[in-house]
Amino acid sequence: MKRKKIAELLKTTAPIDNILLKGWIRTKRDSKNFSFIEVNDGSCLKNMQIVVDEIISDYVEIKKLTTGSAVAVSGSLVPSQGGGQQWEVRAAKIDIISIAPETFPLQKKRHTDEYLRTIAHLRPRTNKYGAIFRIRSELSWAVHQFFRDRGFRYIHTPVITGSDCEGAGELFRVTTLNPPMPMNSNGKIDFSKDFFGAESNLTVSGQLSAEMFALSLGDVYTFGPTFRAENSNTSRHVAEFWMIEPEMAFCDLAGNMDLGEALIKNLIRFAIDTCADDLNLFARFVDKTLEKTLENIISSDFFRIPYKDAIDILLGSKESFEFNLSYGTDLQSEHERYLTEKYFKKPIIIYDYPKTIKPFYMRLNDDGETVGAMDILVPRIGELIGGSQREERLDVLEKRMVGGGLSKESYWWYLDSRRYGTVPHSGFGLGFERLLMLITGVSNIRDVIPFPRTPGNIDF
RNA sequence: UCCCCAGUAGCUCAGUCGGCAGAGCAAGUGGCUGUUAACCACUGGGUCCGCGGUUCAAGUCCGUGCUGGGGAGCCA
Repeated sequence: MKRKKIAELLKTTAPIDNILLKGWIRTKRDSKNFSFIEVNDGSCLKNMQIVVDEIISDYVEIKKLTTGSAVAVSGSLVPSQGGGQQWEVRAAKIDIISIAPETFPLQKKRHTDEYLRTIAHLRPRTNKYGAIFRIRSELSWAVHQFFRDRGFRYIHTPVITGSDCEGAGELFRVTTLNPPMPMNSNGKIDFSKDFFGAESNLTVSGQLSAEMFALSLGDVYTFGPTFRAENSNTSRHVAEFWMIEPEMAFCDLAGNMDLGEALIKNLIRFAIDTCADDLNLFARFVDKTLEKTLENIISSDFFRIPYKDAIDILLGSKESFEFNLSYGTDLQSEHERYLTEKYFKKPIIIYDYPKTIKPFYMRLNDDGETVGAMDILVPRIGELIGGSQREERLDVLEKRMVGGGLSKESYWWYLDSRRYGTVPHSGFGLGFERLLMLITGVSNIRDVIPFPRTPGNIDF
């Protein structure tokens, strides 16, 4: 008999004889002559209630089953006589696949997220984490669907990159050298002896590679792991995370904003439509305002405001901020929160930042002072998207690089794209985990990624 | 990396002024004919985070280290 998944069985409209299901026991309630066993197989949030009568063979053994044990149940799917569920399985036979000893750390009660993080290998067996990772899977698929529907090509940019990246944070070095390290005459490590013959690192962004493909295939995107060796200890940072980076040829900053806003709204809509059961768990137990928050985001136009005007609002507000700000400084968390949570009460897009606080590749505006950058900020999370129109003019780009202390030689291939058939183009990066936090209301990024990597923590 | 808070049973926590180590849940045993985090009864369960100090006496006070959480910076 072919195994059926619980998600499939629960969709039925009529009883079914002779079904087989397999899963893990979440809880068991015994009476004298029969037992109720709740089985979950991971296919959906809901358990299947199994009714086991004492006349079944091996009932003595079945009574010993514990939370966490694995079973194969054959029987018939019938309307439930109890109130909590529509269907239940009347067991004809239960095969015990394995028994979890009483040391099984998950109990049939609520655990804290902090405790579950210490057993990250078992937490997907809980309702909440099962739901998170089903939603994560569905949304990953929706990302590809969104871009494919719009004619974007999916590019696999390298995970290992050459040394001189765009200076976005600390890098994880990739090496096959072992101590004692070979040294050159300057007393530095001699990377010419290393695997690639040069210093190499894990990528902090696929952007520069993606630009090359945007200037070939038109509209492209990457969606892959990204690594930052920053010693960040916050609920919004991990050392390994997944980033979505579209890059579009013949696209200006306004088009870039349009795509970012559409992507966020589309993915939220998708989650609401496709993951209703799982999402409902978060609306009930994690964030009571979740439904309203998500509806507000998809129904409102993101407010677009130049950096200068945002500063004016902050300077003119009666709010007392811990950090002073002025034209030319970057916004602090408290400023972002004030704007999105108190002033506008919806997502905003801040654009045209001073060139002094943004990287070399962002396009210089006609005022000579600002660049065509745009950040999409959302309530509670802060920066969800950071992007820009890219500098397509070779001479301007070279000047910006030199000004930023970067060597033109190591970016020869990047500059080539501006030498041969250069065109205006734009793109952005969206932190996938931060999007998941927004959609589920989960407040710690470590709880929306299977095995989080943070400073001092590489378990699992 | 900086600031703040916490660490007591398997889990979540209480522990008063420094004076016998506690509860709920879980687990184990028994009971119960439709349960819903089932229920009822009984039983077992402790390196009070580690190290050092003060004291007749430290879970409690002091110092220090470790771990976790919240916030900040950096950013997605």
